[in-house]
Amino acid sequence: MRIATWNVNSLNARLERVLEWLEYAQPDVLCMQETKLADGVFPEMAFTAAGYESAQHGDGRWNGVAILSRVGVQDVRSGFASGADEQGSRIVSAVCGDTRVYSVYVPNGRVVDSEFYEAKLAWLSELRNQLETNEDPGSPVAVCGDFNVAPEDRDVWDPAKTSGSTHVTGPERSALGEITGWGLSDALRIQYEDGGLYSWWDYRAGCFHKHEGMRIDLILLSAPLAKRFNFVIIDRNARKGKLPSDHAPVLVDLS
DNA sequence: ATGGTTGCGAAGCAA
Repeated sequence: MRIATWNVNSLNARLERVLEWLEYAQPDVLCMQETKLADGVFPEMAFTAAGYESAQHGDGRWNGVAILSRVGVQDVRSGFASGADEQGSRIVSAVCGDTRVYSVYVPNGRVVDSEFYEAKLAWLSELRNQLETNEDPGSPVAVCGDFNVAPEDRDVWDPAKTSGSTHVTGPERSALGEITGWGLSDALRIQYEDGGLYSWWDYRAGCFHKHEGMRIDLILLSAPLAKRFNFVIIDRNARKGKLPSDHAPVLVDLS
């Protein structure tokens, strides 16, 4: 089974690229973030025609998350089970095949110590709570998405330049550590120790071509899934060419 | 060079 995640930065703007990517990457499940679509206008039929069922949670202008699956979509849950304010369509999950799959879009945080930064930390804490109270780390669980946190310095192009700004601070990394500490493995780190493997590059100033990026899009696997690990890729080709998202898809292949 | 780009939606905000 192949599970992928991709912040598409508007599904309206990216639909053709997503359909093209499904065709050549052949994921069984694709988690998307920043669809920026309300529930009523999600292009469900385009994905049905490509062989995928969908679950989607969106308000329209901002955020929005979705899951596409060709191995079934059951028991869709939008938002946090606790009913906590999730600040706008940032989490959806469904059972795809034998796996509970989450698509998450963690708040950006904007500026350290701002109310947005505090909200980001609170959201990450709520995600940990969601897993603790609703899932079992001994069963197949995949938490996929744009975490807006680079787990370590090797996940950042220039730790000195970015030090002290959002995505790399201690509290953000600790909050992410609480989530993986529940019982999840960062899929990319099962296979690669390398630095310089990024999933997001700013549109501006030619950052992609200068390899100035961060690895903030993660696939986190519970132990039963990690045991089935075959390989992981970050598809940089999807960040090239005509009208790319500023994020590349991450894909993990499991037995 | 204190910059740069994209998306949404129709000016400015968010990323």
